[in-house]
Amino acid sequence: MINRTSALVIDDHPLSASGIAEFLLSHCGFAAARPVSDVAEFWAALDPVNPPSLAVVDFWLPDGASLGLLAELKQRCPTTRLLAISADDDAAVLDKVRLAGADGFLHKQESPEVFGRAVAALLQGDSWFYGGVKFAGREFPNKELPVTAAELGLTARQGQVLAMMLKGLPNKRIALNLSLSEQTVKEHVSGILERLGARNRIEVITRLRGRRLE
Amino acid sequence: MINRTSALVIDDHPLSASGIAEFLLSHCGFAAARPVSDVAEFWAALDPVNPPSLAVVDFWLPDGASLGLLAELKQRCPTTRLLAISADDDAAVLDKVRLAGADGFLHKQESPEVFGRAVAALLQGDSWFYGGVKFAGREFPNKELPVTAAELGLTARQGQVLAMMLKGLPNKRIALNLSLSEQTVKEHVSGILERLGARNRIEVITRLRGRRLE
DNA sequence: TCCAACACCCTACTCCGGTAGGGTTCCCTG
DNA sequence: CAGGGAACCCTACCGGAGTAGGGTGTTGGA
Repeated sequence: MINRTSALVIDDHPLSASGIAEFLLSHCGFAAARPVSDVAEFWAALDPVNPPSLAVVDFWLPDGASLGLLAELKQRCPTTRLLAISADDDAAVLDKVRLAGADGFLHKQESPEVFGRAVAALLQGDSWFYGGVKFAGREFPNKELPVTAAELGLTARQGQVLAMMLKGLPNKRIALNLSLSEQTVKEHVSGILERLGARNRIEVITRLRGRRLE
Repeated sequence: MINRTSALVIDDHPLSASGIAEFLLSHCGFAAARPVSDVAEFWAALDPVNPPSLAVVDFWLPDGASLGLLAELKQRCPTTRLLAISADDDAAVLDKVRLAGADGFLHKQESPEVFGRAVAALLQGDSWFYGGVKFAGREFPNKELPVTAAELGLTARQGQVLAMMLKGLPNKRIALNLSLSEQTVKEHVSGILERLGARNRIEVITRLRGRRLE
């Protein structure tokens, strides 16, 4: 016999977990919603005889534990619906959680209304993933830290070249894109390297990893 | 006259925001805590005549609005204490929010106890940042998506080489690190490129951006 | 007016990245 | 035992990356 009205919420941000649990209680008709913030606590809170009807799992648990947790939970409690959530905007996350056995996935920044609809869908036996077009067409905010050319002490032109360098374009294509000679691009690249104290473009790319230009 | 017991919480994850607001009410002695999820709503909720004693600001607001918000809020309500929070683990975030005028910064995955202490410190006029050693010594979970060599169809050796490639090391240093000839490293690099369908190491680096090996 | 900074172009050179085509050893599996 | 694959090494070669050292034209400030 399945307990249709209990839920487990795991998120390493305790406040986030309790916020979600609170929402399940107040807006989704759950009789019980237990927030936990680490994997050990999760398994301790899980009653295999009377499994929860829903588990909400944050993707970004320490050590990437979420995928293993999803897979194991799917085996141990096949009747429990699994909703993965993430603050992230990488499409690869969606594939990963789906493969790991999640029944649904959504972003934390979704409105409570969407969250509620996803939960309802899962409880009805449906799955909830962003479909192909919908997912591709969705505009995800770019979470890379923005940096301006001026901030790096670069000229505007050098900034344009740097942006293409960071995309991995070779000098020849940068030259074509900017309608320059390859040699002029090299000049700008040399200027950038000197300014940033890097030995080659690869150092620039690895050093500015996680940053976005302009 | 400052209202010492009201707070504003802005986070683009509504459930997260209300979770934090709830916590401020139940555990930090606040009489009012308003959760909002976008910038417009934030300014609408702000009463300049009777400013809140605390504002909790998520760093990852859409369009990087948080820094501007912090700076403007600091000007408009200099008595309001500003606590920036982030799910991120980049040290650059800390510098940015401090420069923007935040009085404190902490990670969302902190326990409620730490969160409460930070709030108390801010209300007393102290600031709350991870200090130099404490910050450097702190172990931040790496949030890059882990990928195994096997997952990419690579041999163990190729995996080791790839890991160093992603750090930006040239072939010569990879050879030294692994006690190999530079030529053997090139063999492995060629194998990796073929396997991943890349033309050169730069394509590999840019393509695997945001991933971590093993 | 002169000079500095920027953007643009050139030739010529060195060094590193990557490929091609040879080879040896070890280990595992049919 | 034969075969294949992985790891290791070599020489030789090509092309891109980056430097050195020349040059032109424009702009804007001392």
